[in-house]
Formats: sequence, structure tokens, C-alpha cells
Amino acid sequence: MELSAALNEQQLAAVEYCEGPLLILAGAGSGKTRVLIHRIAWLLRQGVAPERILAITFTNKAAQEMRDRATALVGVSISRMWISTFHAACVRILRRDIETMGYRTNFTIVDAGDSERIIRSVIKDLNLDDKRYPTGELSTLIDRAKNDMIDVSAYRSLAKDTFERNVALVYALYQDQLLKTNSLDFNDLINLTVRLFEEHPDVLARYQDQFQYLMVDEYQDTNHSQYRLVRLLAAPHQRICVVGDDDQGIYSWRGADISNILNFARDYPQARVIKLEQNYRSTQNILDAAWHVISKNLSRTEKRLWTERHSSDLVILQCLQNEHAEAQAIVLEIERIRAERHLKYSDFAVLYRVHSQSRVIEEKLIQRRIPYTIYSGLRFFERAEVKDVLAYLRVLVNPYDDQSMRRIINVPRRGIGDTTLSHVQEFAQQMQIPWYVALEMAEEIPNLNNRTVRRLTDLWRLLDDLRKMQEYLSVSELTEELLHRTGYRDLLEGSLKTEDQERLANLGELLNVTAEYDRRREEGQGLMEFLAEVALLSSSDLGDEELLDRVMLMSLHSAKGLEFSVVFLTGMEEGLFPFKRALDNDRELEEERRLCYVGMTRAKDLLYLSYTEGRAMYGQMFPAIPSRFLADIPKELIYDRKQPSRQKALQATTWSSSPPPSLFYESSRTITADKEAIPRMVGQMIITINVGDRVWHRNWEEGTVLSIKGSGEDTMAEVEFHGVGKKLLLLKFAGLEKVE
DNA sequence: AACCTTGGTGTTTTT
DNA sequence: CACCAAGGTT
Repeated sequence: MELSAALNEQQLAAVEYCEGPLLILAGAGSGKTRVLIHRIAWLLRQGVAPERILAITFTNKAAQEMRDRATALVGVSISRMWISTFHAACVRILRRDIETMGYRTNFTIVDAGDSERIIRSVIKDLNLDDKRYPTGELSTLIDRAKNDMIDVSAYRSLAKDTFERNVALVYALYQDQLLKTNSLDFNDLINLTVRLFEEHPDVLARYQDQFQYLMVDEYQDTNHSQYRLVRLLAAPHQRICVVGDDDQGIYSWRGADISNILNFARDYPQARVIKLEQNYRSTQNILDAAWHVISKNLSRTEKRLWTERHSSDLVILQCLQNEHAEAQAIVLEIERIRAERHLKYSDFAVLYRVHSQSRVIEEKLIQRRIPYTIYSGLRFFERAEVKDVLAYLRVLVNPYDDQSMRRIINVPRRGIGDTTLSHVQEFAQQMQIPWYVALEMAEEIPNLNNRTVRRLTDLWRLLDDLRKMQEYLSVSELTEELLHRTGYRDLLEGSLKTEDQERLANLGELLNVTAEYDRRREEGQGLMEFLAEVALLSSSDLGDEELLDRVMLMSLHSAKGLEFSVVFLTGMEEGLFPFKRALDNDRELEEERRLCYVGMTRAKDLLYLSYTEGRAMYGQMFPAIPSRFLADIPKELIYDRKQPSRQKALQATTWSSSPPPSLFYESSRTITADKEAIPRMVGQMIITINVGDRVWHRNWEEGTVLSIKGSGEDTMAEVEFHGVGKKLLLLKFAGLEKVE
């Protein structure tokens, strides 16, 4: 039971200010979830009915946590309160009124993978060159447009060239396909709800009236459509409380717009702003170091975290020779600190900018027999076998779902090949009917032989039987029946391949998910609700990994919201972190900085920052330069662990003044060297240059060394670049390569 | 339909 | 280097 007495002054103020717009700027570890649940409790105590409250989060996990903690705090049932993600709330709203928007209630929710598949087929249908129109890029463009609620006709009229006009075409056909198959992507869930509200004032009024108190968590992560949705709901009464931290906005590339939080006071002139700056997680040294990094950003609200937790531990900085040494150092340190401080493995987290960094760290952890888990993008629900079964289930709920139909029509194999497929496709198109109906009428499809017709009608009968069984079977029973009748289970059970056994295990896991759903589902909830829930679920919502005592390996992005006693922030190198694509872009650089801030503020007690002298990427060794973020941390806060490298000029150099220029990752030219030379590359590149050597520079290309001046880290070379002229270069910055 | 070769690519991923 | 998608081969 959490007591109000446990709240500080600002938290209390934030809990009790309920009658107007409120922006809570909640710094990392400042207890914002606690504020939110106390606010819920406070509202209930004021006599507000639970169903009048709408609390929105971004993740299922956050919603679940809020629900659990609020239940524990208030002691009464809050099941009538809407505590959910944006998407789940929109599904609920759309189930009721989507028919006015041209879709049917039993719509399918397609995920990113499904979207890409549709886009790929659209590109193909349009005969566009997939080199110039890559699926991934188009998918990003369409996603971005939808995030900003730019619809097809707006996109078309904004198109400036052939490329953009073609994108508009793909976008249009993509939307057509979704409409035809009664499917919505994640963006549609939000956008259609906004449109529903905008085009049907009566519907909007109903929800405005119902939700007298709005709360939005992680407001810095809202995109334009979510922003509009919130504004619509809050319009009449303005009882809107948003919580967030502009310093932790790291999802702009997903459409999140940090200006939503920065402009809150402008959007709601009556707004009150409360800053939560007392931190209950980290030591003051960690907070100060993090502040020095984040305060370099221009687009942010001024705030500085403080804590009562003082410790003499400094932020530890380590420079290692390469990524293997870095991994080794981390692993040794985990063992040492764990013993010294009596910590669990799960108190340690290793964070990285890109997943590819994890492999080397894993190797060392395995060597040392240290248990670990990787939090990665590999998702259970993206496994082919799981998608197959879900596709079957989707067809049963939404017979218009041609995407799913196409997926399962020949899975398991039933001798329906490409030719048959295109005949079915053509027939369905001409008749303006979904594939499902086309199967029923298979006899009328031209150019099919009797055997094929029978296969198709057999499949239809199978699906139709299953569809009828929905009425009286639970989701688990139906899935079992499906696995049996389709022969999917037999197929895998009969196989000796290990990957098929793995698939079988995954299907077993899927049955656990259905069983869990059946257990807790409420009256009136069935397969349709199950599918929506699953579509909006992520892998991290699954499983019990947190209970296990393991070192956590994850990307900086996935670390948001978590905390660990000891955090290792790895790969603090220009081009890696900040990532190369952000180097020439101030906006993106600010986001990288926020990412760094997020990473640093995950640490409760000890924070390690590490970088290397050189790192292998794509099988090649590149020299590394310490991240500019390191230069922002005052020396007094850092314990710089000197490491015994011979290469003095490369290490312990830069964090005095301005950020170093970016040296690697940027060059379009890769270092050409035979395999023999690779291991020696790092040393060679900068250190062993002599007068008369031919060298290569990223800007001025080839040149000849005229003279060498200075020594140690201040060594400079005078180089005559062909057709450019003489340049004096500090070796530690220049990134010169020797040309053979 | 399974298998192989080739070429291109290479950030992060709450729903 | 390691992965994927696409295309060709058997």
C-alpha cells in the first residue's frame, strides 16, 4: 500500500491539481508512475467514477503496471476505468463505431511485417522498379505520412516529382487494399479514431462527456495523430494531465514529436507546469554527469535532477583496444563488482547503440558462464509458424482478410501453386469478392482442373467448419482443432528437423497464450478480441524473463523506463554513438544525446562508459574516436581508468574541448586492404607514418607526407594532397590511412 | 519445392 | 562479416 505521505511536495501538487490542464515534467527516476496512480486514487476519493477516467500509456506493460499498482492502492475495483495504450483504446472505440467509416467491426489489425508485404505486392503490381522503390523506404514514407495524418489525396497534391507521385500511388493502393480486406494498420487505429471524432461530433461528444479526466503518460513520445486525439477529447473541459520528459524523447524516427510536450503550455494556455526534479534512483554523481551531457541540447526545458543519495563513486571511463577487450573488461568487472557488492546478475545491464554489438559481449559472457538475456527484436509473434496459425484465425474472424488467406492457402502444402493463385486472384478481383468467397465458388473459377477445384473447396469447407466452431469452442480448443484438421501439427511432429521441433515448441507456447486468454477473458469476449490483443502485444509483454537472475543485454532504446544497479554503456565512439547518420544533423544529434542521457540515468549506483581504439564493423577494423558525449562530462565526475596500451597517441586524448571531428563511418570509401593487413590496421593507420609515405584522407583523398612535427598525442603531419595543396594535420584527428 | 548462388546491405522498434 | 531477398537450378 502506497501512502500519500510518501510523496514529495511537487509530486503531491501534481496529484492534487485536477481541474485544469497540467504538464508534469517528470525527470528520469522522479516517481512519475507513483504520481499517476496516486492521482487516480485522489480522483476516486473525490468521488469521480472510475469510468470517467482515461489513462493512456504507450506500452501494455506500462498499462498493466499502472492498473496493478492503482488497484493495490485504492483497494476497490477499477475495472471500469480505461487504462490502456493508445492503440487498445482506439480499438475499443472503433469496434463500436467504425462502420460509419466504411470498415466492418471485425477488422483485422496488421503489423509492420504485414504492411510491408502489402506494399511489396503493390510495388510489384504497379511494375515499379524495386531498386528505385525499395519496400522498406516506401513503408517508412507511408508510415511517416500517416503519423502526420497526411492522407492519400494530401500526399498526392504535395508530391513534387515522379518519385513522390509514385509513392502517392503506392500509398493509395496500400490503403485500398487495407480497406478492401477490412484491415487496419497501427496508424489507422489512431487516425481513423481521429477522423471518426472529427467527422462525427455526436460520437466525439459521447467520449468527451465520458472521459472527464484524461492522463497521458510518456507525452514526449506522442505523434501528431495521437496529439490530435488527445486534444479532441480534452477540448471541452481541459482536464488533461500529461506526463513526460522532453529529455527522454528518443523515438522521433517513429513519428514521435517532441514539440508536443514542448508546446503544451501554448496549446493549453491555462496549463500549470510542475517539474519533478528529485530523483529516487541514481547517485548525485551519475545525475550530474548525465546533466552535463543533456544540457548541451537547445530544444529542451531547463531542469536538473537532484537526489539525497550521495556516493563517492565516480562515473568510470574505460578505453579498450577493441570490442573484444571491451567485452572482456565488462565481464570481468561484472564478476568483480558482483562479489564485492553482493549483487545479483540481474543488477547488471550492458547497453549498446546497435544490436550487432551484443554478439561479442555474449561470447565473453558464455566463456565465463555468466547467465544473461538479450532483449531483442526477435519476436515470438513474428515467427512464421505463429503467424500462420494466427492467419488462419484471422480468416475465421474476418473473411475479407485476403492477406491472411493468401498466407495460409498452401500452408501446409496442399498443392496450390502460383498458377492457381493467380487464377484465384484474378477471379476474386473481377467478381469483387474476397478470396474466401472465391474458394467457395471454386468451380466457377476459369482454367482450373478438377483436382485443383477440389483442393480449394476442401480448404473452404475446412475453414467454414472452423468458423462455425467459433461459437462454442474456446480460443485454445479452436486452435487445437485447427492444428489438427489442417495437418499442421502432424507435419511438424513427423519431422526430424530440429527447427521443426522448435516450431512445434513455439506453437505450444502459442497455446499457452490462448489458454491464458481463455482463463481471464470476460463475457462476450472471443476470438476477435484475442486477435486484437495479440496484434497489439509485443514480445516483452510475454514471458517471465524479469524473474530470472541474469545480466541484461539490450539496446539503449529498450532500456528506457528500466533501472539497474550497475550499467555499462558501451561503444561510446563517434559514428557509433552518436550514430553516424546523426553526425551531420543537429536534430538527430540532439536525439542521440537524449539517448545517451536515457542510458546514463538507468544506473542506480555505478555507471561505466567504455570506448575502444578500434572496432571491427562489416568484417573490417576501423579506428575509433571517443564519443563527443564523453567530452561533456566534467573530469571531476570521472574516474578515468588508464589502460595499458602502447598506443598513447590514440587514447586519453580528446575530452578537453570541442567535440572531435568525425573520422570514420563517414567515409564513403572503405579501407581496401588484404586480409593479412586487417589486424594491424589500427596501429598502422595513425601511428606509423613516415616522411614520403603516401596517405589517404576522407576529404582530400590521396597525398604525400612532407614532414612530421611534434610528438606523442600532438604529432602532426604536413601532407601535400594531390590537386589540393599542403595541409597540416593532427594525427590523432586526421584518420589518415597509409596507401600501399 | 527445396536448394544453391549472387548481390546488396548494414540503427534504434513502445503499437 | 553475416544476413536477407531474389533469381536460377535441379
